Amino acid sequence: MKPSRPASRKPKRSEPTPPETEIADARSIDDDPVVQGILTAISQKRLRPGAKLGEDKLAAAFGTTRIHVRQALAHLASRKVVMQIPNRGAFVYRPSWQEAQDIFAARRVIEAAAVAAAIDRLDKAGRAELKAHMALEAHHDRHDRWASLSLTAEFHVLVAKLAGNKVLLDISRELVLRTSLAIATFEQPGEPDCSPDAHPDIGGLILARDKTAAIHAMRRHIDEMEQRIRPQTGGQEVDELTAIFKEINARARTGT
Amino acid sequence: MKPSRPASRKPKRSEPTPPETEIADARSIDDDPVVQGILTAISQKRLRPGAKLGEDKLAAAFGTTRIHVRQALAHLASRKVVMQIPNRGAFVYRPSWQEAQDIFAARRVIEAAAVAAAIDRLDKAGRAELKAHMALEAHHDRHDRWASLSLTAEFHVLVAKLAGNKVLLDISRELVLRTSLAIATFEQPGEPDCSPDAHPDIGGLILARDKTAAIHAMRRHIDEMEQRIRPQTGGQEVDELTAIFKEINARARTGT
DNA sequence: ATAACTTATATTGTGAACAAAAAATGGGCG
DNA sequence: CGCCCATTTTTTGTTCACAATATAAGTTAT
Repeated sequence: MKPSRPASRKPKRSEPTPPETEIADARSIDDDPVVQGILTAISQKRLRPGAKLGEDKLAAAFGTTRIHVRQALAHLASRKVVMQIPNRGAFVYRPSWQEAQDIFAARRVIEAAAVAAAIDRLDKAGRAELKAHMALEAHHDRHDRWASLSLTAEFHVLVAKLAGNKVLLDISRELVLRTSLAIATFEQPGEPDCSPDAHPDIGGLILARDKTAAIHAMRRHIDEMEQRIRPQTGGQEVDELTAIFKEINARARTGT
Repeated sequence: MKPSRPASRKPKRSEPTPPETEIADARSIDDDPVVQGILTAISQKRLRPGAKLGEDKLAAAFGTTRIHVRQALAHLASRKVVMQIPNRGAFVYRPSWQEAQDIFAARRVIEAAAVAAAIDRLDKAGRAELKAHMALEAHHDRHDRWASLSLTAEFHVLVAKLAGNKVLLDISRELVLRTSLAIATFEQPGEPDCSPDAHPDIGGLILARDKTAAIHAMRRHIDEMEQRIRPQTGGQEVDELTAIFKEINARARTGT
């Protein structure tokens, strides 16, 4: 008798849980078409902060069921991309002014480190990838506003990817997306997210392996993005005020 | 007739969606007792990586319904604290060796920045909070292993809180938790997560506002944590091998 | 005519039952 | 005696229907 199984310990079911069997499975929810659709719609600013995301409408739009949409919305809510209010529904997340500043500050820290790591481990493949993206950004159709927005966001993600740290890459992706929401919330309308000439500068400095200059350029670039937003822009102010008064009246009526 | 409403534009329902009404609502799912329970159980290492999280069992344990547990597990999965495998269930996340290293690298970057920011904006309240925590950690019952683990993790979260950036705070919280999973996966059993004397050092340097020394100490402290784990520990190796063979045979049978 | 109240409608949230897949058990064969 | 295969049981995933809540429209009184 081998000692492999202690034999008579439990009368039924040798073990309640077989703990280790996860070898190479696990499909992520990020691959979900609903999640991807909402994500790209937000990063391309087709969905503005505060927009309502009705479950039935999304289910019809994506040709899927409501429960599936629900899961996608819950996932996006846990990543602070949508905001769920009980019994009211899901809305595109609208960061506060303080939160917007925190996002930029976090990006300064993380992307500076990403630039440094990217320069340290820059190899032929990474160099080629970076050059390819810079060429794409230089020659793309500037009238296609949606493609522009995707490309400029992708640059920052690419730098994080070159840093070779999947954890930092995920964090950067999240922060880039939330930056898009912050800018959409507080921008004066019409301006692009990134100044058009900053990316070639930064990319060139990375290719030249000039670490201090590249880090400096990246920090400055994020500063420029941040300085483009203002605490409260006019048009939304009035709308919010009417909403506030509406809310106040409703609360006063019910005695809150 | 006032021009306040364009009158006859839609026969029913003036607008399909009232976009901006979120004033101060929105309850987060992080406050959910199931989420909190699993989180603290993991940070206290009562739940080891790879442990099965059955929906019925959790629902019975927390006295709630399966739907609720499902939502909580989905949220934890999107934070990479649990791993969901289709048709198999949810398990406590087990990071790969590479991912564990990435987590430590990310913490070096983020917590160094947190130390710097904490020193910059240190005020009387923050000083008191830090001293209070250090006193707690110095005098707590060292035989209560669960309290020890919670306290040592809380120190790093506290430093991030003193940095005054909610975004970085959330990221730090997540990384501290995932560090706990990484250590639990690759440690040789029995050792604590943090060396016991590092926190007083770092805290003292923060109180002294010695920025470069504090950052250096924090980086070194994280290095020490990282050096305590090893790529593959013995006991699990065999179990994983048997699981691998089992998996291979099963696949071969079905013709994959 | 405005404001508060009442009714109606749409949307979200939840519970139970059903279907599908995987794991475990037991039997049969080499 | 060990391995492979069919059956049973457990567990996950989904659908349906209903209940609860908030919003919008309609009504009445001041």
